Amino acid sequence: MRVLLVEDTAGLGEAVRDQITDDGHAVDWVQTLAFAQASVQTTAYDLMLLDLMLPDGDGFGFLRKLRTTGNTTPVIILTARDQVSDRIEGLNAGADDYLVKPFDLSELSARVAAVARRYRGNPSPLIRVGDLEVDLGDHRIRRNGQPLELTAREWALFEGFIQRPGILLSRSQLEDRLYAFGAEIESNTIEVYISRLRKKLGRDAIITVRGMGYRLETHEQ
Amino acid sequence: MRVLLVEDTAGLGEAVRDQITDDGHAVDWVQTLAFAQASVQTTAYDLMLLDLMLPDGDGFGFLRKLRTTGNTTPVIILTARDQVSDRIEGLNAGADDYLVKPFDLSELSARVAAVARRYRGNPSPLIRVGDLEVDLGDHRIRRNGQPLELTAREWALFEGFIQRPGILLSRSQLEDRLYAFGAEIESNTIEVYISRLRKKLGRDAIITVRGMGYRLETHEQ
DNA sequence: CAGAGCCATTCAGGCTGCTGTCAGGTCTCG
DNA sequence: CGAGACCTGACAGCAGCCTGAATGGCTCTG
Repeated sequence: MRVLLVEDTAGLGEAVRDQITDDGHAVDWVQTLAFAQASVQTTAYDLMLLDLMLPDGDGFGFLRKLRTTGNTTPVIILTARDQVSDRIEGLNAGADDYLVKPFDLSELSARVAAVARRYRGNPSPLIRVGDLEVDLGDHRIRRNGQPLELTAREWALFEGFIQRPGILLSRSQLEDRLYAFGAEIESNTIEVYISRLRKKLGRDAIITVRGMGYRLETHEQ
Repeated sequence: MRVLLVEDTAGLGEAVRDQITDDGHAVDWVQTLAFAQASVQTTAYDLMLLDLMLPDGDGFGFLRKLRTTGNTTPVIILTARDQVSDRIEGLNAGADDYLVKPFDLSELSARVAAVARRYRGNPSPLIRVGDLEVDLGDHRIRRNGQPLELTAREWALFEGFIQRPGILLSRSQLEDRLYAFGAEIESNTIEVYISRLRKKLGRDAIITVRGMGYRLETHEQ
C-alpha cells in the first residue's frame, strides 16, 4: 500500500514513517500542504495521514478541497487537538479516522490496517488470476486452494502485479513499490524477490520481459 | 510514455534523457522554449520536464500559457531555484511537481514513475494499425489476435512508428530512439532492426522510403 | 541473555538470448 | 548496366537475468 504522510514535526514524522514502512507499506513523507498538494496530483495513494497544524495552512481546508475534487483516498487525521468539535469537523471534512497525539505507534498500525481493510473491502475482495486466488484486504493468497504465506516485501511486490493483472511493471516501478521516493537501491533485490515469488506462486507465474520489466501471467491471451 | 524534456544544460539534459530512456519511456529533448512550443503543438506528450531558466525566456510564462490553452499534460519543474516562493509560483502556474537541482536521478525516476502510474491507471488505449493491435502501456502487440514478442530495442523502434502512425522517420531519428543523443553509430543497425521487425510484424508492415527513411504501413487511403 | 529462527539484502557464478557487426546478396534508379 | 541503397542470415560477445548461499539485523522464546 502507498501512504502519504503529511507531518511537519521531524521526530514524529520519522517515527510514523518507520512504523508504516515496517508494516510493509511505501511511505512518502512531506512537510507542507503545498507538497502534499503536489503529491496527490501526481500519485494515487491508498491512504493519507494528515497533520492538522502545518506551516502553510490548516489540514481541514486541504481535506475539504481534496474531497470536492473527487479524491476518495482514505484519510487518517493526526493531531494534538482533542476537542470533540475538532473531531466532528474532521469527520465532516471527509476524514476516515482520527488519532490524537500523543498516540501509540501500534495503535496507528491498527488503524492503518483497518482503513486498508475497509478500503480494499469495497471493490471485489477476491481476485482470481490463473490458479491464484487473492484477497487484497487480508493479504491472503491461495494457489489451487492451498494458502500461501508471503512476507511483507514479497506482498508489496505482488500487490503491484495483482492490482492490474497483465500490466508490465518496470524495474524502477517495482523499486518504487518497495521503497519510498528517492531511496537508493543498488543491488539486484528486485530480482531476488521475483525469484522468491516464483518459488511460491509457481515457476511461470511471472514473466520476464527482458530489458523492460516483469509481467504477471494471466493466462488470458 | 512519451516525455518532453526542456533543458538547456547539455550535461544534465543528457543524464536526464538517458535515465528516463532507461526507465522505458520515449524522450524528446529540446533546449529552448521556442522548440518546446513547436513540440507541444505537434505531439501529444504524457509528461513534460521543464527547466525554468532557459535562453529564450522563463519557464513559468510558458507553463501558464500552456495551461490557458487547455493543455493538461503533467509537468515536473526542474530548477536550481529553491525559494519557497518559486515553488508556490510553480505550483500556481500549473506544475504537478517540483525537483530542485541538484537532484538524484533515482528520485527523478520515482517522480516520473508516479506520473506513469497515473497515466497507466487510465485504461491504456488500444491502437489498431492494419492487422496489428498495440497496447502502448503494457508493451503488448497482437497480430490477428496472436501475441508478438518484441525485444527492448525492437519495441523502442516500433514505438516511434506507432505513436504517430503513418509518419516518416528518418534513419537518424530512429538512431536517436535507440541510442543516447550524440552516440555514434557506424553500421547498418537500423536496417537490421527494421528487418527483424518485418519478420515479426509482417513483411509489408514497414515501408522503405528510399533515401528518406521508413514509414509504418497504415492501410489508410 | 543466549540461542533459534526469520527476513531483507548482498554477492558471485552461471546461463540465456539480445545486440551490433559483417558479408554477401537483392533491389532501385539514373 | 553500374552504383549506391537496402536487406538479411550468421555469429561472437556480453548485458541482463536467475538463484543458491552468506551475512547481519531483528524478534521471539525459554
